[in-house]
Amino acid sequence: MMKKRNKRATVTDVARLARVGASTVSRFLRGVSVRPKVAERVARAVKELGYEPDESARALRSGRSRTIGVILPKVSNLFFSQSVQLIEEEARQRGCTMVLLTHEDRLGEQLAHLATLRRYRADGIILTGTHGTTVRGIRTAFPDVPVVAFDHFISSSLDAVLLDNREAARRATEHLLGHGYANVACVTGKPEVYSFAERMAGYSEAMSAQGRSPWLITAPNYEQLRFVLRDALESEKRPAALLSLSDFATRSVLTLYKELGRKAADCPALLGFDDPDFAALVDPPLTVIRQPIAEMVRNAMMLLFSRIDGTAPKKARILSLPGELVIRRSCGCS
Amino acid sequence: MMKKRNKRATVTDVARLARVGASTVSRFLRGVSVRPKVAERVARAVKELGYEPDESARALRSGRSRTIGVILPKVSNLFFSQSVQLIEEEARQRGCTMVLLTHEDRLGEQLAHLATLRRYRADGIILTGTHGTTVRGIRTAFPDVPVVAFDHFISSSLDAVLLDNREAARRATEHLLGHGYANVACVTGKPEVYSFAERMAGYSEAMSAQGRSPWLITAPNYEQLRFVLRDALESEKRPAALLSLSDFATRSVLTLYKELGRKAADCPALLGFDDPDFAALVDPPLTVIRQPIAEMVRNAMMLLFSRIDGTAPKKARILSLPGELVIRRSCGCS
DNA sequence: CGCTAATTTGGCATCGTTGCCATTTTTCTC
DNA sequence: GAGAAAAATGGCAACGATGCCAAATTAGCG
Repeated sequence: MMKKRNKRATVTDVARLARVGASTVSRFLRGVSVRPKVAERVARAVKELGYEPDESARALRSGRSRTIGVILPKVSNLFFSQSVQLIEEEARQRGCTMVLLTHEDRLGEQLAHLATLRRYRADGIILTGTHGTTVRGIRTAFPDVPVVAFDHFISSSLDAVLLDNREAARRATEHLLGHGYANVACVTGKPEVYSFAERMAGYSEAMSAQGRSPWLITAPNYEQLRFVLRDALESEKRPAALLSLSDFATRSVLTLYKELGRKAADCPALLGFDDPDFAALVDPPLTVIRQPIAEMVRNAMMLLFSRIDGTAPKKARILSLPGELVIRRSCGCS
Repeated sequence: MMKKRNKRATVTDVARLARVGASTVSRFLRGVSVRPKVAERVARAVKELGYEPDESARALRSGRSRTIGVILPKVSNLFFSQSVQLIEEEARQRGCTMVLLTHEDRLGEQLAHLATLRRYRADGIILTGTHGTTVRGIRTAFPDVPVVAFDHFISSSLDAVLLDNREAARRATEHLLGHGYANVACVTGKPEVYSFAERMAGYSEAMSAQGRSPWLITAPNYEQLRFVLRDALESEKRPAALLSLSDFATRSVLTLYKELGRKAADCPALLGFDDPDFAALVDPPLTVIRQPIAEMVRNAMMLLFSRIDGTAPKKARILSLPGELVIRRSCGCS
């Protein structure tokens, strides 16, 4: 009987050619004990037929899809794109492929993505920048699927890896105050995002600790932020230094500096979160709090896969990693 | 008989509850003609049971996985990350999820990724920055799966969307020459990458057309590029202007400018490809060739899905889109 | 060498969905 | 309203791999 052309080989084909049972082929492929002689025959048959297992069938039968889902607001942002890159590499190393879903902070998409991953039977999920209220009930929606929150805190019953935002902001603020600036304002994006809220808290704490009152420059969107910011910079008692809580905010500030056309020396000192491309290239080079992305990803994947393997303790683990203060010159140093 | 707890509902469950056949449920879910009355019953049953189809089973049975694969060198680069973002959105809009695989220009990974996507029965593939020799034979490896090359040319028998690199480089070079610079050098990364080769060609053409001889500053890796570049900038007859062929090269140049500590005016004029974050923020702001990413992605997805639908002509279509010259000040303008 | 224990092996059913086909129901036409 | 054409429906098998179990093989040991 001829082998059909253009048709993919199946375990059965391999089994027939190797003169063994289909389940033996399956075991061989999964690395379960097979006698050397048989193994060799199967290996040869696999090669000869160019056999490749069908992941859909595997997933259907075994319940494991060898897929992990990553849900995040967007990838066009250095922090996220670097994270994604590392997550993908690590997932691959562990024999999984990565499905990427972005939601641009839209609530509806976030829920839809969770449903999608459920349909695909994802083995695990990395969740980033999701709306707290959306996924608070994630454990009921996903009773069995491991979930790790990344750069983000959802609930104390969920594994999470994040920057110690509060402490980092506190340290950054102290660093600025250490330069003796009269007043240090804080520029932030959406205050409802968990990380930003924490950073704001850290900033406020550091200010209060020195008897200063916090000055938050914030706005619900980009356009308005520019206005508010411009006002602040042009006011009489304008801040002597700025702490920017996101690379996005930092870019707004720098753009504004350009627009104002002031000499660098005339602009408030600046310290920002994240270490974007432009940080070292602008003038003066930017002092920043850098997130330990690689370490964060490594830890997140470790948490995730230990749950997938079932080797994780019941209790949720929450890892908070310290940020690194990268001193350049925009803060006033050197 | 009780519904088992913690067990996902299947079409059969839905069918039973709605008092219809399983295939009717299936048809309803796929939007195939179903009588309104029945449709309503099924819809209610679906909602009541919280039914969600199992994509593995679907893929196994139908041969379509509702998944597209994206293979690219890396995502931590604005051009790629923006592309990925747009691809993901569009894929989602068309009912597919995106599997992302990165290869860091490594040959072995590229082949492995193709195999992976074959195992997952991806419905289509977007291929970027792959090694030409690797995938030249892709049509034999993937006789049935639609593939679109993005930002990249593989063979004339494969759909592709890319920047008109040669023309863009020519125009950029002419723009610089128009400023009257004595000599314009070209800084590039790996010359074996297709886009870079094309850009180099465009640059050389424009130079030759004016009777100048091209000056290529290139090196196999980052470290060496810095050396070569430094030599060039410190030499007697150093270039009056630089054309940089990638944002990576541009960053190297700018970093070097910083290191040299020269006044901006003392550095060669600069025109770079891609429009990275820092372009507008550095001093002077960077004149660049911006790639029409959104349009490129839209076209690539159109090509891809027209093949998936089978509505595409046999002949491969190769789309070459014009770059946009974004004039700021680093080129010497205004 | 014979007997038991340990390890491999093959057969069969099954995961959840959809394609196909025969049957039933509806719609249309005169 | 009867008959024919069209549309909707239900049953069954199949996609390809794996879990389970019983049967067969091998190894171990006196």
